[in-house]
Amino acid sequence: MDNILVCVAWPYANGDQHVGHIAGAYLPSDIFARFQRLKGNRVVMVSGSDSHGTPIVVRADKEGTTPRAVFEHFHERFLQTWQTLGITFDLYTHTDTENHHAIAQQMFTRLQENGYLYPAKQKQIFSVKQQKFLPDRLVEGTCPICGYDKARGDQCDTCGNLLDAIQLINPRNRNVENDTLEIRESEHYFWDLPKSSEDITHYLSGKDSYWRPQVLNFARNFAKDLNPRAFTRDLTWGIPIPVPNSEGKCIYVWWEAVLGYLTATVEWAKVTGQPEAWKEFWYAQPDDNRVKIYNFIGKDNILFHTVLWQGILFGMQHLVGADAPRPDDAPIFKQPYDVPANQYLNFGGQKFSKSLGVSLDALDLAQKYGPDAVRFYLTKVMPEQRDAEWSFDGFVQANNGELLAKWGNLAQRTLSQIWKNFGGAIPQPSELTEADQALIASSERAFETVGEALNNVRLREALNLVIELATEANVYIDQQAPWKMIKTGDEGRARAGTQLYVAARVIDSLSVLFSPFVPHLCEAVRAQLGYATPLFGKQYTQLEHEATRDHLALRYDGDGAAGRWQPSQLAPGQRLGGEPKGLVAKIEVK
RNA sequence: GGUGAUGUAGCUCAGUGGUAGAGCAGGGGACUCAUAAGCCCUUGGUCGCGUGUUCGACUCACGCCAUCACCA
Repeated sequence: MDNILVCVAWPYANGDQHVGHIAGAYLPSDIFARFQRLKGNRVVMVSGSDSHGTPIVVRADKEGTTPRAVFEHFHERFLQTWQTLGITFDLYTHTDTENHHAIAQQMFTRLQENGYLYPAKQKQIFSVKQQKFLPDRLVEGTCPICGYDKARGDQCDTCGNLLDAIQLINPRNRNVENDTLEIRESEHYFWDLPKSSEDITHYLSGKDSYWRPQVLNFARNFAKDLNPRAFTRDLTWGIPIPVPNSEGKCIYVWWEAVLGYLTATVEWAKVTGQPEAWKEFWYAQPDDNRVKIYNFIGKDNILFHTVLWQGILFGMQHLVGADAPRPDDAPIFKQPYDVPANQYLNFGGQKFSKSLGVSLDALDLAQKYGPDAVRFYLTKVMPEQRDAEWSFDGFVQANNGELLAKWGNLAQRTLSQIWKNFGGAIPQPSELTEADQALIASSERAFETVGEALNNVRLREALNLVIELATEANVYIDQQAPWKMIKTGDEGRARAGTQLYVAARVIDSLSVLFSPFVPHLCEAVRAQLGYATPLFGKQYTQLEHEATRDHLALRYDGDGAAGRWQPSQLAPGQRLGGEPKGLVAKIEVK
């Protein structure tokens, strides 16, 4: 049994999840995690809502509420989205927990102790009216490059150049009229990233055989020339640095957000009653290939997850007071094994119209058309190699023409013949013909080929291989035509029974092969086949208690999950779960 | 401006230094167990543009254009 830690990008709790987010990180990680569970591995999949940062404060100000209220609203929406779509996090938490705050402050302390942080003065825009330093994006002024007079402090929308707010000509406060802005010096901590240069380069050197080339090339090029980076910010909503007399200084949101992979694993260990279990992942020996950490992200996050996060882990070495399993002079934290970053799912050409039932909101779509319709199409167009395009027509086509026609209909046509002609029990086969054996052999081989693709995080390819098997099964049934055979006397009836047994056995296998992609449908097929136990466990939300505040988390209970990544062992005589019914809803377009 | 990627049939995508592939859509057919789903046959492409290397390039090199992301 391997230990697989599936880390998923932390969504910013400032808006709902659209299909692009789902196809980018959440669905691929869930497919992968479900597959690894079926393989019998110990899987922990973690993530949470990123609750800090300026945009949430801005939104709270605008809505006359608190940052906490804003992020908690979206956090709950996210929880609902994951549950509806069946994204099975072992723990989905957020960054406003005591656990996360405490470990983030430890991160600061550890980096400081190990000589990776140093203080330095930085010039910043200060608001006299608000008596605080302003984030770059809240400053507006004339672009020094193109002269556009409404450039933001972080970037000019007209010429596209990135800016520093102090470069702006005639800077203004975007939120406060007639404010007086001054350039003042603020002391901040900077991260000596170049110090980890060698470690990072060495880390990236062994990845050629399995990292996606676009990810590896990008990371290597950036790692060639590393610069120090700001580690703190003047923020009102964030995690204060553990330094006396430093009010208003917080850890730069990015660094504590990536730390969430570690803090969520620690929280998972705590809430599952095994507080030391996180060490079995994060303190595993570097050469222990039975422990693997994966980071599922979108392409905009590649830098942070292939270079910078590694730098933090190298710099921290281990947590404060945590008994380190190796000498202090060696890097201790286990580094990510793979970072299968996806490109973007775009929807530029799609007309957005609610009256036509066209939505890009993942929760909305899943509620309207069912989670598996969304999961199936998003896997078909998953942007693994390049940007892909969402299209509503494509979505309908995939559901009606493939999920329903090739997989749902395969189960339906087979099981209903068994129901009507064989008393609702899997028929006893007689001698298997060459065609029978060939199809069964294909279905058994699929566990190898599909499994290899899934293990290498080539999910589209994996799904296409499964669909190929379903097509092969449909061809088999058409060629064998059991509905004809059964009309040709006792021998014919026996032969038809064998054909339907073979088909049912392959459907049984397909219900496992398809299950990482469309789990809800596959559970339903298995119920029709007469199985009493589910493939997967259950999701539930739970209020987790800490000393000063509670937080709502999503959990996963794998007890009772009976799914195994192995070919069908369907027993003749097994009774079906009832009269077969169509399991995939057809999407009717007016 | 720099870096990394992407650009192949109407759509979604495979692919290889040697006469262009699949699925879907479109067209035709045989069947009828099945949510008119499934099966068989079939029409579609000067492989972004240009130059070079080569006996031969969609595949290699260089340049350009377009799109995306990141960094300055």
